[in-house]
Amino acid sequence: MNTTPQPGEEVAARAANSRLVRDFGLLIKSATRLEQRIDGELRQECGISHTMLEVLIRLCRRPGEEVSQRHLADDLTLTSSGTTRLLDRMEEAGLVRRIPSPADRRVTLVETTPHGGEVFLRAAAVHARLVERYFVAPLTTDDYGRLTAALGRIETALRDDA
Amino acid sequence: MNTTPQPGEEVAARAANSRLVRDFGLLIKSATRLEQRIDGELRQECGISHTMLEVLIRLCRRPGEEVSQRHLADDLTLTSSGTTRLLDRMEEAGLVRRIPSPADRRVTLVETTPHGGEVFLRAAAVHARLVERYFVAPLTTDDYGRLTAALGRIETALRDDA
DNA sequence: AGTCAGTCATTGACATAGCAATTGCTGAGT
DNA sequence: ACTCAGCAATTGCTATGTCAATGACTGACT
Repeated sequence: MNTTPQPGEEVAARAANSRLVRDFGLLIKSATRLEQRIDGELRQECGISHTMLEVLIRLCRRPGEEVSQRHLADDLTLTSSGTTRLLDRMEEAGLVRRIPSPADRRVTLVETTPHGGEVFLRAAAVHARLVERYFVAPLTTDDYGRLTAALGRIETALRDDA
Repeated sequence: MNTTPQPGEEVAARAANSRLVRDFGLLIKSATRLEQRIDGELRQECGISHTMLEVLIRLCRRPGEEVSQRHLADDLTLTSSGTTRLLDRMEEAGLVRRIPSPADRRVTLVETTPHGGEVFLRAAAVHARLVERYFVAPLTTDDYGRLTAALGRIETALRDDA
């Protein structure tokens, strides 16, 4: 309880109150809360995590296309070890299957099981409902377009830099 | 490798290719990547996580104000157990101190140590530089304002509902 | 053909956070 | 004054993901 702040602390207080810092915090927080809400709902109603649904989305997007673990890892922004363990859980739950690639014996391809397909159908419906409710409904069409455009530009800046 | 998709899979493929789903994914992904970039940089240059910086920001925002663990938990969207352990680590690192509240013996107040204050100053500078670079620079002033307005509306929808 | 730098997947050790149960304490209703 | 519903913080157990090291394999360069 320092009732007479030191000089350094005033600088700190200014930085802490900066508009940019709070706006950035809002972005992170909104995304996190949306994520948590959707994850919780999916677990409750469909028994899978949001990450798992993302995997199923990739696998079902273009049926018949080969998808490797590496491909999934890049797409989900996970490390390859994280992907390994995620798929371990999904395989154990009977949602996906691992198939050694015939073309390259290092790579493992992933495909959905029939059960995975069923779960995906239900989960995709739940997901769509939630996205509609918390992501689309609160925004005007204009806001919506500009929001995604702005996010796209942030993504580009990140990618260009790395 | 199913080269002749079943009927259900076509429905799934449509859902997976939905515009909304992908736009939503972009929001989550942008936020996550920004978060990871900032977290990594802070760890490297200042030895603290982004979450820890968020704690320090709360503690330094209005010096002299009492901040309880519960208050921090709500603010950071953490559970109280998560907050306990986060503060364990921060206390061990000498960044903060726990003080039993004189007014209510259930609550524990948290304040920064001098060392915590120093780290905060450096970390806040790094943070500001990164926020500027990846969050502000890629956007026009207009985009920036609309982005935060849109996010605010999403936050409101989430809060009203819960 | 033989080497070897680079890639994919896996594993072990660890970090972070959630949930449920527990303890200590408070304040409101009787 | 007494009880009791409820809150703050902590702890054990679990879930999820990272990093570093490893093994298996590939493809390009001598």
